[in-house]
Amino acid sequence: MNVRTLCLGILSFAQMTGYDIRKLAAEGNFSHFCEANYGSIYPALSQLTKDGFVVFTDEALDGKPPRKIYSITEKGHVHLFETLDKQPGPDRFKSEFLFYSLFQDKMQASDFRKLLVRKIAETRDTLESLEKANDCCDHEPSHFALGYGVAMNKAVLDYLKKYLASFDTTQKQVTQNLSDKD
Amino acid sequence: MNVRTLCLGILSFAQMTGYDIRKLAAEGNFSHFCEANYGSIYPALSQLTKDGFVVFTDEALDGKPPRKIYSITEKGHVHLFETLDKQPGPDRFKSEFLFYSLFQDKMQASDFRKLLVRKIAETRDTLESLEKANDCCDHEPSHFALGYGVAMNKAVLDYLKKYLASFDTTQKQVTQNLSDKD
DNA sequence: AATAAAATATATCAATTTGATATATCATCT
DNA sequence: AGATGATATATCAAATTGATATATTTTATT
Repeated sequence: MNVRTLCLGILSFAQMTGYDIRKLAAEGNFSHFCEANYGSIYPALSQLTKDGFVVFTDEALDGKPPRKIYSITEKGHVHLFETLDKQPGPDRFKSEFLFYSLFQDKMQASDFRKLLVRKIAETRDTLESLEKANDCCDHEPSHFALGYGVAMNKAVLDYLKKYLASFDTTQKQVTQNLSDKD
Repeated sequence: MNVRTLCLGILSFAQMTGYDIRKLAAEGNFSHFCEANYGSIYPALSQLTKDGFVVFTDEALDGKPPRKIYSITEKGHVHLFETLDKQPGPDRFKSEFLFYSLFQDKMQASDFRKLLVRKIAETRDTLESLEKANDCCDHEPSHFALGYGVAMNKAVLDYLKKYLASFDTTQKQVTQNLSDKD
């Protein structure tokens, strides 16, 4: 699925600017499942306009800065649902943190611990934001997606907390063993 | 983190060909945290060679097809650990399936159900492959990463199974209500 | 034994996407 | 009045994806 489909899908819920789409796709409730930047969103909107899948009203009144509010057309709707008829591709998960973790035995224990603690905080924040979004949102299908994220992040948080605890226990033992040798 | 670092990291565990790296990064135990294609791996290996971070032995004996076995150099090791000293970027999760799910009320119920069932099977497969890898693998840090994937996929599988059950209950009620009207 | 299919292996390339930056206005705080 | 941050569009080099081409070796099928 490409950014064009992403934009078309988001615009099927409400008309908005490219800036708004980016906010949803990079910071908002959508951001935990799909991402996109200005560099792909604006070209995508241009292409969608060319194809007649979206139209925009150019709100450049009184010398105000241009502000293009995009909305999906009937043709766009048809195209969107044609796309959604195809099989969705597999989930993609990329974690630089997990890659780093492969080298934990080659790092200082305290450095890896910092990574763990930071990741726990990060996961907690994500979880909180997803739960908040889930409470506020009254769009039924969004609940499913948000709940998916909540379930995933809860599991991860739990896993990380347990690992941190066992990590600290091990470190204590290492320190103990070292002092035993003295 | 870019594909160069990914390759360097993988090569720090064992020498191998670009083909092997791609297998690890797209199909193997690494694939659930990072991905890469030939199109990025081969250029990355060229650059790493130019930089002196890896070397390769060109095994093209007896008119056999060329086979470049890459290994990391001391300089490469130093560079890798300099890179790992920086903060890891955030996890990235992209799910076309979840995007599709936002439109579940605009699909035929049976179509969305198919998506759910397929996703459950897919998750089960991933989980199985991660658990198998975890059993076979005796590299301690890999256990952490694999366990992370297992925890995540277990939570997702559980969530999907529950949702499917409630979905079927709801559908039954809808059918019931429809026949009540007759 | 012959042949078909699948795996191994390198390589390239157009299309897409990222990540960063430039520009300018508007809103809010000090 | 000035500073900071949010709103908003746009562009571009660099990185990555996804697909394809090529050729050999291994495995499975008939």
